[in-house]
Amino acid sequence: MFDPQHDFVDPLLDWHERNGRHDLPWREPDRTPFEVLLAEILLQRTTAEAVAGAYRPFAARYPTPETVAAAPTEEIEALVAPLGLVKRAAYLRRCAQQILARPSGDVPREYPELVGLHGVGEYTARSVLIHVTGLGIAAVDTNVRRLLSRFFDVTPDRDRIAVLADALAPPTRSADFQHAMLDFAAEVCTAGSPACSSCPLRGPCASAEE
DNA sequence: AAGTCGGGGCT
DNA sequence: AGCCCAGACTT
Repeated sequence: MFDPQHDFVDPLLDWHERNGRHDLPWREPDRTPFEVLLAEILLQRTTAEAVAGAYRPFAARYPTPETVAAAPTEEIEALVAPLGLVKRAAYLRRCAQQILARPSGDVPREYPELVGLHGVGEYTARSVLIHVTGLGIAAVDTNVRRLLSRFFDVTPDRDRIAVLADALAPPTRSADFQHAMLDFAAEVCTAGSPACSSCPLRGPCASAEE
């Protein structure tokens, strides 16, 4: 009998412990909520590998919303430019200003306030909650959508995948699970030619092959 | 609902 | 040449 927990979540977490990208700088445990948010915005439609090479200087120059709001937009643009989607520089600046306008002056800890920030959509808001508050939910990006729709052999409908992902997310290990899905999708269950022959998972997708 | 942003890597 | 990438905003 197929069991999502036993056949998907557990082996995926196990794979991640040994093969995950544990060296990504924004995954370091002592990152501030703003540093987490900064990373999430830089990662939008941008490979983790590309962001890995630009994140440390970025976080060093802009460690707080105050430093971003005080910087000229052109200066931020110059740092974002190598990653593409330069509009994110303006998004980031407006986002920092919004954060400073809050009573706390800090990154919101609730979903409605997070999605209200410029440049922060559903995925980014959820990811911030996962990493900052440890909330037991999932964030669906192109990787997660591809992985789950394939493994469970269901249509890649956004809302449906989101419900499935939330149901799978371990309440106390949502960050590990999120990283596991992202890393596994990027390295094994890839978009182009997935490494099914060396895949450690066995699920509905296996019987769906050929 | 469709269009736009985007450089870099991979096929 | 074309596809893809921790999406979100604008029209």
